[in-house]
Amino acid sequence: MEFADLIRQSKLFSSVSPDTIKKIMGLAIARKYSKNEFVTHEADIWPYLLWVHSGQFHVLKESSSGRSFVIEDFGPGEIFWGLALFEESEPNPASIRASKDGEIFLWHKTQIEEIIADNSQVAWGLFNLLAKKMRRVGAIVEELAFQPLTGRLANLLIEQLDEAEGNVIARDLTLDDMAARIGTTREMVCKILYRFSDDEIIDIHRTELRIHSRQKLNEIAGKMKG
Amino acid sequence: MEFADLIRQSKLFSSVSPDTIKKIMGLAIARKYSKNEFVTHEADIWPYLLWVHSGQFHVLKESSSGRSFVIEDFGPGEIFWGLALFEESEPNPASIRASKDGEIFLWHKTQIEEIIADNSQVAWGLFNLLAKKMRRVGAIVEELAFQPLTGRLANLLIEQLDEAEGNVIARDLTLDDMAARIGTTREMVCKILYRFSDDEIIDIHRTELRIHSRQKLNEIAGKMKG
DNA sequence: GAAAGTCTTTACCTTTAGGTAAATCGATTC
DNA sequence: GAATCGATTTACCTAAAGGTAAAGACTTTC
Repeated sequence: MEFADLIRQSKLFSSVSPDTIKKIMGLAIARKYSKNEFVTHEADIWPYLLWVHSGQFHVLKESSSGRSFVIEDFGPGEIFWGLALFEESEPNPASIRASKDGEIFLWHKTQIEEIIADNSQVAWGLFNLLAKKMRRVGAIVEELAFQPLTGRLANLLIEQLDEAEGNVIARDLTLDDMAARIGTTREMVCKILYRFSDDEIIDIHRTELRIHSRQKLNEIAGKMKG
Repeated sequence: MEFADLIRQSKLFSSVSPDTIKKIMGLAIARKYSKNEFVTHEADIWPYLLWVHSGQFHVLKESSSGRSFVIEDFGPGEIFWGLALFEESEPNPASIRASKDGEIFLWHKTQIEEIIADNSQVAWGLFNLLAKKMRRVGAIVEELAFQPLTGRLANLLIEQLDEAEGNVIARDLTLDDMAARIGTTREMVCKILYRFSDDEIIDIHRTELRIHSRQKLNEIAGKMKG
């Protein structure tokens, strides 16, 4: 069974006995989501552990004035959770939304707390995942607190470049998507991209962005010691 | 022994057996810090659990251009930790600094991981603390991403007011301190405070701030649904 | 292939935030 | 009480970010 293999391979459950794996699998709740459908909303109390089978999901905050801020992305094989898994009756600090059609498996707090308590390696795995999230969110705070918009956009382009091949970024994010990742509006993203283009740092095409000088992007992103 | 009582009373260790408490206490490393001294720096690998005996401490980020951003404050009886407690060889996402003279007790990862693994209630207590930090940092992201400076300052005043009695905030934070909590400069804080004063929301005195309209502060802080 | 819808781009203007520098004020030191 | 130091305040200027509106480009639908 494919799902069992994947769960067994996942870092979190790798130390768990086959019997327990079977038990865990039996308890999983499968859910399908279409693009832009919400898995859970910011104010919900949502004590679940989540494993992504397919698709792509966003963790995001939404402002009352309609802006959104994407904190992170996760996809197949990755694990996520509601903070209510660890606290009684506390609402989510952010929403989770499908950014592509996909399927996930869920476990409710009551179904897994015993497994976590009995398998200290699973607990340590969770500590590790929580620590990674903390690190991620800490990096976001640092960017928002210290970096001007131009630097944050440069950073985003560098990240995208690292995931791509060569010096070309496919434009699979809309300006709105980019804006939601750096905390601004599509218009600002557009203006700054063209400023980069004027400075011959990038070339803007309909379907891709070609990076001429990663070096200059790094400088703008303030990666240089100063 | 005073320390033992306090540890026993702390939420995290309340479920642990007296013998184990004794063992934990024996392993504690005591450290004294003077005001503004650093407990650990942002780039350190610091796998410790920390319990505050006295004084006050800040968690903060520093920018290369010399600005700082205070993420949170903690004091006597509170517990903190380095993320390296849960991850191998990862540097701190922030520094810890004494904001008043004080004393703390430390445990190194190697001294307590066994205790955590053997006492699932301790593990759940730590999950709970981690979740609370996550919530706190999430709230900061939300402020930085969506709220203009004026709203962030209004928020800070409201928080201070909640900790104070009556409608008066003692000025024990300098403008620099306030600036570091909302991610700006002392000059901006000063200007905005006087804007609030012009709008008759607050009265500025040398030693205190008197709040005339918490209601208006709430509106500025965007606490109204909109 | 026309129409509607979404995404991108640009122009123009306003507001917000920041930088610099100097004046002021109060507390501490000598 | 003069000198010094740190913190606060203000004036003046610049830069960054945002809002609105409209035009243009491309896709999808019918």
